[in-house]
Amino acid sequence: MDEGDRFGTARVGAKCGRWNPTAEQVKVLTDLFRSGLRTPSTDQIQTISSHLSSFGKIESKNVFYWFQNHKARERHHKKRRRGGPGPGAGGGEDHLLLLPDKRGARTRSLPSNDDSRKSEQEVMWEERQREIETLELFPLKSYDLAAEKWRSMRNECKEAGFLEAGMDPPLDLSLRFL
Amino acid sequence: MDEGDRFGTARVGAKCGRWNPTAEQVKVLTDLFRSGLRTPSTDQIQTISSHLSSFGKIESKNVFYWFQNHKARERHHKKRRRGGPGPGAGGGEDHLLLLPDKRGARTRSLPSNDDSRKSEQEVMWEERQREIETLELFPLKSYDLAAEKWRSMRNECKEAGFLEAGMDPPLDLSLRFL
DNA sequence: GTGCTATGAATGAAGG
DNA sequence: CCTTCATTCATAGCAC
Repeated sequence: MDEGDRFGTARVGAKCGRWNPTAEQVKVLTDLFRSGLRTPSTDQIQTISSHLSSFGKIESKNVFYWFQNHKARERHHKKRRRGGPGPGAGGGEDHLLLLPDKRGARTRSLPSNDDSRKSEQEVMWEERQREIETLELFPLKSYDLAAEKWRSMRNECKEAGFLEAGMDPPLDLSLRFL
Repeated sequence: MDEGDRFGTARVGAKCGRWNPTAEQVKVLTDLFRSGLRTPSTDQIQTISSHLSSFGKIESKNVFYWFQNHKARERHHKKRRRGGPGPGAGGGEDHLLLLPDKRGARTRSLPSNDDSRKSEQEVMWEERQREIETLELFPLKSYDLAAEKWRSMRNECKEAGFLEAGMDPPLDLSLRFL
């Protein structure tokens, strides 16, 4: 049951426990990211996950984490544009900037990666992509009352010094058991 | 090689700035959560925080955020579970995480379970934990008050449908102080 | 075998 | 409450 060899992506060590995205999955995700999609909503995550499942095992949370991480690292790397890790001395080999598929590039040469023609799923996906990109996000989050109630509670915490204060004034009540 | 974070209470990594709950703290909080506590009141937070301070450094806001995050994530995990239809790759076992504490019980797969980070202090806590768990979580003076509040709180939870049957194991800490 | 890098996963903290 | 950011842990993969 080699479910992962269909793409030559090598889910070599993808035993269980950690999602190992295939090259196709990474490509699509990266493409979406470059298209401007940074924080997909739950609905979008579902759609993306469903489509990517055609390329291999994947869960919604994987998509969620991928975007979270990618966005965070991208920003972090941009901020790190100077200084660097230091060991760059000698080798002119610097890491990557922007958002090249780090994983794909690192995966050797990908012997079978050179699909001149995209898979059917992939083509289908691109179409979907358009829709997703075009899709507008509707907050329509009107918790109204719930928010109000929460506000008051939160306010209590603030007044009590739980938040913002940094340190809670009423430290310990000598209630130590034992 | 910072083997010597002999601070005891906090585990590695918790340099500063961010609260790093100990295994015992997480245990208590998790138990409280499982017992039905969802959104503790201000005084509840204070009490819990005070008691948990015996295990290490902690602030009220930490407790506050912990419950908020835990609840939200619990919900999201359930929501996100519909990612992959389950390729049933060989075993077809889904790694559902629900509430996997990363701190103590993190040793899920750990081939060698090589817990070099486990200090002697931690072992001591585990023993203490027993006693503490047996004790009630609230001060004796608050018997009636805490009980009343908790009861009403639990009732709200039930109405909200959070105490869904089959979801939370039968654990009732409220009986500890009743 | 050891070390580093990239990255998936988790969670504390905060904003709205 | 819901969403998002920031920091950290743990692991896969490759280089030395």
